[in-house]
Amino acid sequence: MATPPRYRAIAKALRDEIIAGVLQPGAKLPPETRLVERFGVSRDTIRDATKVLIQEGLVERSGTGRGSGMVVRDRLMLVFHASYAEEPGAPRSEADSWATDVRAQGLDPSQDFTCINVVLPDDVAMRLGEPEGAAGVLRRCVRYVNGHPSSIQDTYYPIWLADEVPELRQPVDIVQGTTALLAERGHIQVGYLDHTSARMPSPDETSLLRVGPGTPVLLKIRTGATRHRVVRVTIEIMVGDTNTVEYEIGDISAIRIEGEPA
Amino acid sequence: MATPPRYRAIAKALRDEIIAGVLQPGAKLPPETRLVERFGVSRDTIRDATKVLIQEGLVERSGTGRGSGMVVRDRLMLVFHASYAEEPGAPRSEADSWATDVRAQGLDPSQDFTCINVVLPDDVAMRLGEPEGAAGVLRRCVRYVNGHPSSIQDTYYPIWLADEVPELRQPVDIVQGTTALLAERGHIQVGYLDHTSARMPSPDETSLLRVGPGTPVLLKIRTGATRHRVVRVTIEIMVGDTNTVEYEIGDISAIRIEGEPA
DNA sequence: CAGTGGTCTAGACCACTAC
DNA sequence: TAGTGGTCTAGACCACTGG
Repeated sequence: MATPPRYRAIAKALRDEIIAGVLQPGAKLPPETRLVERFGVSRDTIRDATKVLIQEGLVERSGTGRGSGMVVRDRLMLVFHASYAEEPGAPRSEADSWATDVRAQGLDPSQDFTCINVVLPDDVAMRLGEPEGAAGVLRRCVRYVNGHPSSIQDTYYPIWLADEVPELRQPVDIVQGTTALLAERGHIQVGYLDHTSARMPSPDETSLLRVGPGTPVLLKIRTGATRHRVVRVTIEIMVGDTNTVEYEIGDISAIRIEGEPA
Repeated sequence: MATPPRYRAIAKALRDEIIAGVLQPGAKLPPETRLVERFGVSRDTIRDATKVLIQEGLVERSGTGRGSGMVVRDRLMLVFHASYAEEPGAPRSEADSWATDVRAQGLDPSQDFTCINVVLPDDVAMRLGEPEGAAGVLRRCVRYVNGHPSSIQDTYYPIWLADEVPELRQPVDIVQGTTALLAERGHIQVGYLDHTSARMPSPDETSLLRVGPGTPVLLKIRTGATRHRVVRVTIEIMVGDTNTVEYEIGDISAIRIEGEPA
């Protein structure tokens, strides 16, 4: 067993205190100067150690100036129900479904809509079956939980669909939901293909979602199709460690659904 | 616009080169000493800048000693089909399904099985409907792609099921698949509940999956039930930015399935 | 051996903000 | 104004490994 570098040993000591509950979620870590005394190393070494914990998502820096410090993170998990949010004939829009999910978990949802004309990104164009460089409409919905950004949802529609259903260009929530609106106009989505992955946020996403280092994003790309063709692609970017996507497959009547996953 | 700190400006300059394609995936970044000259800052500042890129998952340190360096990451995405991998009556086991998926993407799959008796983790016990502290059996499958660890799959069975189906304790692949085996013994799984989220890896996971900083893990927790009760919980931990989980919902016959998601 | 990154120090100056 | 973290420096020594 090689002796680990001091900063790793210090990170481990602090991590163990957090895991053991000596430092509870929300608790403040001692200031850097105190840790310098305690471990007998330079401040930079302490900072290297705390960076490890921040990168692991265990700790975050809170505030600035006097009274600021490092606190143990307290992560609340939000469950999003992916498999029935948009069932054809669902009694509510996807946005309503989300808001209902959030309220059911005792939190306060809100959202902002914007809408612009865009050139479709290549991967989106591919999924939509449109040529590269084709135009389209992007509806962006930024969702907040308790006033804090929680996810970005970008839905791309092909230009022919936006021409046919001009309401898609309105930068407001569509009351009955876009899925229901499209269904009314004869474009009934009957199938979805979802792709989920995770990565670190880009600088843009970092500022939009206001996440710090050590927080990955969870990506969900949904391709929605009618019986005849693909009509939209939705790219949802969530704060990865506070959002859970749930899928139900088959008959789950024997499974007690819990409010506390992951 | 406040002027950003130098290390961020340098990170941006290098990031822009990567995005613009000046530095292609697989290309080596200049050594730190060269970057010190180029940007006219101290080595620590260069290191702060490169740490940002590493944390973003754009760059990784490769090797050690002479000839080592920092290279632009080349991420290949692996698609895992979650919604039909275990369909009742599927012609192949889940492990085979995975291996087939990997081979179909031109890569070389392999896996290791281990099996131990455990005390069920609290969250697993809850999902299984067992009391806290109950015993169970853990089957762990570590999966490799081209010899590199790609995912850890931990499946927990309640003790009563392992007693009834003792093959579950064998630390080898079960030819027909555990799902098929259980079905043969009268425990036909008819429903699954999946929870997906992302977080940074723990130190254990970092060494098991051999991932560096800047790589999140993608978590998929599957609860499987027969018509009458929950029979297993599978926690799958994947390298987040090289794995995609795919779900098919409804009729997707109009969607051209691509081999290139995310 | 020469060049790479890995770790560590001791000090400096800054911006911010609760007290 | 005092205490917090944020940035930056100039130098040091180390382990590792390709040539």
